[in-house]
Amino acid sequence: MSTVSRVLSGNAEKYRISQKTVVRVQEAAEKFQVTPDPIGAGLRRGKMGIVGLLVPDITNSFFAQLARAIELRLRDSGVAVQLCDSAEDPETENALLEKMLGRRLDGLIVAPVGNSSPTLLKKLQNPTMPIVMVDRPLPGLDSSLVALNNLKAGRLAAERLLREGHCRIACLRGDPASESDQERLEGVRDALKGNGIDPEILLSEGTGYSREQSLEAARLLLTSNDRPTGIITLSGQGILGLLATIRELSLKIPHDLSLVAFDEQPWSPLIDPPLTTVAQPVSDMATKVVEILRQKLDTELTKERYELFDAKLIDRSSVSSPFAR
Amino acid sequence: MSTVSRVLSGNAEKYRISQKTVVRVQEAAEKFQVTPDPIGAGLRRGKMGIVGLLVPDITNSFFAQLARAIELRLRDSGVAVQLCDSAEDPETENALLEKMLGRRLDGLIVAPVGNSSPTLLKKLQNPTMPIVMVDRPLPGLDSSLVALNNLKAGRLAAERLLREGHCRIACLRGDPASESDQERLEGVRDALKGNGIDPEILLSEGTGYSREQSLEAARLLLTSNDRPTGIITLSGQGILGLLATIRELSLKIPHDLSLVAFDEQPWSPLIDPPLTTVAQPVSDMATKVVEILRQKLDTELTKERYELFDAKLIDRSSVSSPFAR
DNA sequence: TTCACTGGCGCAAACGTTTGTTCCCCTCAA
DNA sequence: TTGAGGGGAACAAACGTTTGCGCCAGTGAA
Repeated sequence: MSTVSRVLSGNAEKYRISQKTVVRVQEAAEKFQVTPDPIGAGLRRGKMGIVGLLVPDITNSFFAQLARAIELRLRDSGVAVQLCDSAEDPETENALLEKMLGRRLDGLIVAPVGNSSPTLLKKLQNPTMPIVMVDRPLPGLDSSLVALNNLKAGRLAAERLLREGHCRIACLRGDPASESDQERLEGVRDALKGNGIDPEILLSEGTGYSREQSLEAARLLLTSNDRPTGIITLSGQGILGLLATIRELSLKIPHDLSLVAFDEQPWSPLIDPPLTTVAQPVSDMATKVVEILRQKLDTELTKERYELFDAKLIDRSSVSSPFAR
Repeated sequence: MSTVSRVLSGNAEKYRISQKTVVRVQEAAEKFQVTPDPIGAGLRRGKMGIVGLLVPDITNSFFAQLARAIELRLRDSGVAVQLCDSAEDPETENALLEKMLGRRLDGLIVAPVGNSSPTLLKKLQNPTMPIVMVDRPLPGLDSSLVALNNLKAGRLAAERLLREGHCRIACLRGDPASESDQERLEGVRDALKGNGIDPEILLSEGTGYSREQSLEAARLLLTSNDRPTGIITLSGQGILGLLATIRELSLKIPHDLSLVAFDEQPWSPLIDPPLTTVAQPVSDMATKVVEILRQKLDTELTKERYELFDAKLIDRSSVSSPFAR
């Protein structure tokens, strides 16, 4: 019945339902445990109040925090979050996105894997729903983006090392195809140049996000002839493989090697020595993502927005002067 | 059109649609980019192919892994996962569950917070959808459960310490109201008794899951007059506060103190010294959860199933003999 | 030639909500 | 007393799918 709908969906006074009827309906609903069926409403409205969240790895502390914050904020708008994990795999990401686009979601929040498949780009080109990218952009795609100012962040990390006098600085990369990886690297190069150091001496070793891959890359880096005096891990997961390798080779941090790690982790202060990290303002970023998405959800057309956040250096004890040895 | 529906939903041969028509429909669908609307289908079927996943903290590596594995497996059945994070808060959990029950989901996977509110119990008593509990049971609720054999796991941890000759063993608890916490503690007690040690000397300090709370509890434990020689952290997050406190007090592990930590983490081997941990078979547990849920989804009635998994001790270097000092 | 059978397809109802429109009745004014 | 006006509630269509049922045509047998 229409009156029931108007009462139960809270539009009682908008349609000027009498107080008496409102009470009567509410009592009846209470009595028979009747709650409005969101699927019916969804059909009518054309949307179910669900946004998709596609992350490359929910196991990665950064994305977990992001997911948590996003879900929390979206919840307030009565919007639910459908989680998908692409496992850092472009194929999976592709398939997942296909599914999500078909599911008539209200919107999509996508943190793409490093080297997304080109077909992904095509799919997102003319989206049927609002999309916000997080963490990494998709090169060539004009869609709203919330990310770290990776260039600045790269500089920040490098400058910490440069300040101590390091000049053989290496980067442990995540995925070289990843846009954010490249930008962070560019930032490091900038900083080197700015200090009059030839950025060419910068070693960098590509790796994937898997443990094995980062182990392999770390080993290459640490056993090279002129081992770097300082390493920056450009991706959150890289530090795992690096630390394992450091332990394997019995290197002393920061005596033998200084470390700056991207992404603050709950355990960063508990490593020996406590890690100097580059932290992302995850919570603020989540807030911004939701803000943009809500804007897109409300008003039909908004021009795309690009929001870059500044990283923060958390200075602990994994960096020292290279001359001390 | 009905024929279109039959073709597009893959029931072509079931309804004996001619090959010619099938091709024709598919081509047209391809041409106009027509995809079936899941909301309409959902309305008809009464379900949207979404199961809710309620975890206390997606930031906790265990739940992140669980979520990832569950989503992956459910995906194969064409079922999506709606994520909710109760932030270890009974009130939030309660509200969230209310919402999820109203959302006409296909099913619910719930990892309850330690001390769930009693009203939660009532709500789950006569569920309108299949429910599977994970990780922790809800005392008094007769619902399928996938969890660790916490009693055995507690024994396992304690026995590792007992083997080295420890007899002043303390436990850093998560939430004392949590069923799993209690069982693990009981397991530790069992092991002590089995070795002829008065379980009363077992110190245990309650704490919450927050960083501050576990710090506080750890401090109490470590500054007591007769400091324990071995500590077991009963909850995954506890080790964070404990390690911070250990560092603060400049205690040497395992010389001054032996450690067994519940829940293997990616960084467990990277701590100094590498942590001896009790690992849960997360992947197997996720598989079982999905298996049970699918059974419930398919056949109308199944009696509740209770599946307990055995923990595995990962022996590293945070445990040594207490006599060495 | 006609009847029966069946393969193949469309009709129409139903799922539960939302919302524009209609309709009824009461009140107030002329 | 009658007409106009308006407040309050019900009617009905639409969202897109699924599916039982009916219908039509074509084929084979009598």
